[in-house]
Amino acid sequence: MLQTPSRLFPDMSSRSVCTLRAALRLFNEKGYFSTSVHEIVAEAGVSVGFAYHHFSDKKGMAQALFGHLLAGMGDLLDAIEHEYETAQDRCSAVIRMLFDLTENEPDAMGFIIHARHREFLPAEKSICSTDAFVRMRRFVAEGIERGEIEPMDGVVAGAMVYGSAIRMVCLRLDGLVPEPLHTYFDSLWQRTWASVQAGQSARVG
Amino acid sequence: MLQTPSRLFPDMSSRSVCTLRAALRLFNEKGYFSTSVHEIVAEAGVSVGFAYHHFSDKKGMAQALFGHLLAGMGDLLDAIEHEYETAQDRCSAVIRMLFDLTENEPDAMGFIIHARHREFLPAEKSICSTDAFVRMRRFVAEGIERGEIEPMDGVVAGAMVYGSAIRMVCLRLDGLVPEPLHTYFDSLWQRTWASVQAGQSARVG
DNA sequence: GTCTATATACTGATAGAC
DNA sequence: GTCTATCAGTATATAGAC
Repeated sequence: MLQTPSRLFPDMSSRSVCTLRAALRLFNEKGYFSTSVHEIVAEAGVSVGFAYHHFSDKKGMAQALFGHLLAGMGDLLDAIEHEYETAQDRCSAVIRMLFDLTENEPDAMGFIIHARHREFLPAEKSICSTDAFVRMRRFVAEGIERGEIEPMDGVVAGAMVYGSAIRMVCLRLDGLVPEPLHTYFDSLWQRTWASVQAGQSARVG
Repeated sequence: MLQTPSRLFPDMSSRSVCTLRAALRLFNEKGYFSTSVHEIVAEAGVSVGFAYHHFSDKKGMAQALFGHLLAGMGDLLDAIEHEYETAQDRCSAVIRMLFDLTENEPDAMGFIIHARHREFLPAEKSICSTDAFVRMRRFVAEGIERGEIEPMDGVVAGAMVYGSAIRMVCLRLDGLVPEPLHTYFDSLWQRTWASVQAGQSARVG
């Protein structure tokens, strides 16, 4: 029950939020199926009855968590869309946001990025089809429309812009990256943007 | 029991190989925990007794599968290392190999790429620490040493070279990429290589 | 609304015949 | 070596008291 508030879980006085956060930590540490509801309620400091009164079932907890985290990402994307105009600024802000989240809320990032939700939330769409990820790709598509980014297939453009950053996130979550991600941001983003920017293509043979 | 042979499972006359392949398909479709051994043996056309005689337990099946697939990737990397000399050729061959595997053995690729092995194989190292992935990154590191690739942090270099390709693989496995991956290879690799190649950096502002 | 104690269902693993 | 039938452990979900 002793949990500190954070950007994604500001209201830690609510016991259902505590329950969700306990579930998040345990899901990330041991996985959804290896975590029993008894462990979740023990870590959250609530009773089984409380949990089942507030959530339909264990799957319902995962669903609530999934929705909560994606809504949080949606808010962050709103802020980015509002603050920046160009694809270059927006995409780089998205990557900084992902890096920031990875450092400050690794459990949340882990749950979003590599939980195989289809295993326990078969009804849910794949994470990549999610509103948040679609919006991230739209930033890229708009960059192509406006001539900021070289014309190319949308799928390739999305992978070029976000692929290496997402790779860094995964490696960092797996403990294979020694320094905080922002250490690598400049080097990564400069090369990434140069590789898609209109009029800069260094065509080779 | 009616399964066709493939590059990774050439000997489909062996019933243990059939069992592994049935497990692979089901693990990929529904996840490790949502798949019971009864389902596996039913799909493979063998009995429970057979399975437990040949594998220590359910976890043992997953371990055998993991080892089998990684050994297969190791062989493919051997071939690449033997056939090509430069980092450029080797890395591009690796990506073509990943694309090829994704198209021809999507279950195997899915199991390798996004199964959270730590959930059911806690002893196993994370997929990214695996020999195969370490060798992939070594191709990049050697490219830096030889001056083929611009000097930069090894982690960044690895993410730049393989990140967008792995992203395409994930999106393709999730059904979000309409065409076979080789369709996108040229466009992707040309930009990717240009973004790390020594002496080609289009430094911006 | 919240709790404890309980039941039901399932699944991984084994025992023992052949 | 291979099979079938069975066991034992566990975890989700509920029932009913407060």
